[in-house]
Amino acid sequence: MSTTETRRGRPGYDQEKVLEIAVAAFIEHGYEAASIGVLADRLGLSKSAIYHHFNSKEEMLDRSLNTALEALEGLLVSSEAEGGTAVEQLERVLAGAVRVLVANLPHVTLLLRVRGNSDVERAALARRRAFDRSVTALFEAARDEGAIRRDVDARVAERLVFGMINSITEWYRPDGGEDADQMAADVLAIALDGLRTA
Amino acid sequence: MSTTETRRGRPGYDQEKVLEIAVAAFIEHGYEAASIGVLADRLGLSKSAIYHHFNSKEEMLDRSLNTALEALEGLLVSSEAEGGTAVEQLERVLAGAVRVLVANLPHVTLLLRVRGNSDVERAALARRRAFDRSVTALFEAARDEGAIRRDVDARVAERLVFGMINSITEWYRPDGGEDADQMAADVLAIALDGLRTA
DNA sequence: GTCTATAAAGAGATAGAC
DNA sequence: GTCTATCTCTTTATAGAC
Repeated sequence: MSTTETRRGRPGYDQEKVLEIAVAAFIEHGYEAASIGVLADRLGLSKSAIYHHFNSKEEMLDRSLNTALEALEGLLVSSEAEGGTAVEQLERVLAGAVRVLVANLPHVTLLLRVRGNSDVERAALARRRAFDRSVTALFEAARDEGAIRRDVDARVAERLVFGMINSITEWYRPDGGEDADQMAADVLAIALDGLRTA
Repeated sequence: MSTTETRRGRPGYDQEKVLEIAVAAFIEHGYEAASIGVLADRLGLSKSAIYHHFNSKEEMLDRSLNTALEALEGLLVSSEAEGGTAVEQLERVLAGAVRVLVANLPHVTLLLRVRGNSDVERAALARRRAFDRSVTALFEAARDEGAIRRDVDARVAERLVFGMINSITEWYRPDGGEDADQMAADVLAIALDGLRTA
């Protein structure tokens, strides 16, 4: 250490911490609007220092989207392994999706904002569509069991229910009053039984 | 003033048509990512020609967001004027929001993607929050009437139900099978009565 | 209403020092 | 792991001709 050192030690970031701060900036400003310069300011680094941790801005995005997608895809695998009726599996996937969303809030938030502007984004969208198709199949199976109503198309139901779940990223903050289990219970209450009193 | 029936030569856009194409590009690429150059390509114009119609890219955004917000705010006024119980007003507002969303799909889609990156965006967000607060008050009033369940917080219910409604912008296409009234019925069916069969 | 040309700023990314 | 300096490309926006 230098004897004339008046500033604190340099941050000494690792890749994970850089990604965390970058993703927060992507969410706050939008991926495009969050320039490398903005990331550098937030990290208290020069722009070029960021390129020590990632080869490109897009690599950060790719890493984040993969994290979210792996968590979501894992839900389908584990819920199928647990077995039960289709509606039971569906309930587990919906509640699980809420918990995955809360546990990986920044990555899932970023995933939900991707519009297919690049190969990385398009690949993520394709994986997300595959996930949605699998969940739609669960809605169809639950309908064929007679467990859920037939007058709402399964694809529409899946989109509306996941629209409800995904919208949690718009306002949920970890420090707030509601926890993930309460949120999951609320989602299942509305989606399956509705808000109306008997 | 009349639009000629057969336009020859250069496009000869008016402001409305420029805005329509610009908003479509904002949605497809994201507002930041959709550069004036991209808009010019889509319009078949030079970049500078766009500045004949709008003073800035942000003015286009402002115009679009205002259109969406006026339509939504109008819902509250007309539903209150019609009277009835709180739950009846709430049903009208929810169904109306679906119809407003479908009727103004591009503008509402853009509104829902705004994150507060500029004064224009922050002003739009403030108006949107005021709308949400008014709808939350309707949820509370319907709960106090005993019409909807008490075990889901009114703010959470409002956010989840509007999350469901707003998510329609993610996939609804005017040429598809579902029309606005069917969508509104599906939303009310799920939000109020739930998907589970009795 | 649209053009070409260009200004001025900011973007992503790289080189090489320490 | 971070720096300064710099490259090249793209961005929003303007000037002035037609």
